[in-house]
Amino acid sequence: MQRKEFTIDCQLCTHLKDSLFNGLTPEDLSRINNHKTCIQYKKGQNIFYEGTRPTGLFCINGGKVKVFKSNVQGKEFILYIAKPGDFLGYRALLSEEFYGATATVLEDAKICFIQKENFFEVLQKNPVFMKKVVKQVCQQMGIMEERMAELAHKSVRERLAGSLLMLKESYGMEGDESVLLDIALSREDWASLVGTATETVIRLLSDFKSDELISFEGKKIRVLDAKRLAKQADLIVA
Amino acid sequence: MQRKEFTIDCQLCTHLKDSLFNGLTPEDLSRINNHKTCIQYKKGQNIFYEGTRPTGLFCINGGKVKVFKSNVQGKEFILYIAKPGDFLGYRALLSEEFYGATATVLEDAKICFIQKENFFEVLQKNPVFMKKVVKQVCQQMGIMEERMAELAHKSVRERLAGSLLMLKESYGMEGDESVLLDIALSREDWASLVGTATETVIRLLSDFKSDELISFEGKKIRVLDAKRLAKQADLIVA
DNA sequence: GGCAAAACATGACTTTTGTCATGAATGCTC
DNA sequence: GAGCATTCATGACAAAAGTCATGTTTTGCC
Repeated sequence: MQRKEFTIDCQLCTHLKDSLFNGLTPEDLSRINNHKTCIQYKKGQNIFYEGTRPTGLFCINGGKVKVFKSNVQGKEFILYIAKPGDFLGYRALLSEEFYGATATVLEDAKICFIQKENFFEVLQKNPVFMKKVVKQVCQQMGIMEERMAELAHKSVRERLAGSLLMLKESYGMEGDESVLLDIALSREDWASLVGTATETVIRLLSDFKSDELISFEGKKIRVLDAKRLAKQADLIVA
Repeated sequence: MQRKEFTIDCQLCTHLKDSLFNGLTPEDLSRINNHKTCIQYKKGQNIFYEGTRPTGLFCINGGKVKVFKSNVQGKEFILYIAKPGDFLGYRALLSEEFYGATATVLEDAKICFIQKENFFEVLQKNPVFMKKVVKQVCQQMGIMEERMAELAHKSVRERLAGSLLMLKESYGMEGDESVLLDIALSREDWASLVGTATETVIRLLSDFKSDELISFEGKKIRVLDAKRLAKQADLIVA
């Protein structure tokens, strides 16, 4: 598989405003810009592997990426789904550990790679950027704490409903009365995201469809009734 | 409940060497030291509450503390069990959010409180300290990712065995051939740690005891056979 | 030391979820 | 467009875990 490169100027990147690099001084940004490598990935390609040493930071310019851990049987658990503007691989970099997860492209992606030296240099000499990174990391941690508690306490049905609503926030394209989730996940990926078996996801999505909470649109899902879905996501509506 | 204060000099704190404050310049440490308040807590007292605004950082000098999230039915999920030398409440502080969890004393504790202004000042002017904090946070995140995957994929039996081994690392007192877990958790707390029902924990611990993997010593548990316990913690020993 | 309240324990039962088997639909490749 | 592989779907069943009820033991407290 040959690497297909592309070029883009960070200053002109559409996603700069959504990214942690937003607010960097022109010099810092151009340091990043001048030392990056940008590569196009096809669906199914891996960006990095669990257990390997990180050598830099990935910044997504286009496409979608899943970050997951696999157990011995090869069953995946999706930790994050990353989209343009997101950083990838910073946790292992900052903790100075090996990657704890694998990143695989869900939809053809354009991803920039920043050597860790350059990232660290900008981080070091730029306390404001550092502070933003720390804040982001800690927010992410809060999200993970919430998700852990849900894994511990909620039923699969509740979690699936919750995941639908979660993806609605990130990938929802508002229509009138309904929202199309602009991300094509296989049933298996849904199962990996929710932490359950594929068959269970299939059955529950059918349930939700029967109840007219969602509908299927090709490989994508349309959320028809977010309010009732939220009730499904919570406890037995106390 | 009246506050019972105590005094201690950070420089002389037994846990300094285990703590993130280790390596701080004498000036920075004395800034922390001179602005802290130290309070004694009894078992069962709360240190902070989910949903409230953090005003500083807690540093544990003695005792043990559980940090947990509660669901609507009041069921707890224990995120961390903190021990002397550990920081408490830094996540919410650094993410500038409300507390996402509640902290309750498990065993009578002595805890120092550092106003956030002082913590932030030391953090700001001390890049090395900042870097250590970031590293710690990201390591913690890695642990959480691992735990999430286990919640998603492992059975309760496996998770309970895993929790026993995990607490063995932090609270194990080596004997010959066996290790006493120097922490008294109720069955309910074990359930909150593993993410299951109290009855299930009771049954499984009995199983483990029957299988001579553990024994009960008052309110504490002795790990008799860590190796076989590790097999229980993993998949069906592939 | 005695009493009340927690904590621990156990049985019976239900529900949820996973697993396995099989088949239909869809997509991809030559 | 035929054929193969993958994904999606469904049924039947088993296993895991939760819930409820009840009883016992331990603990804390006056």
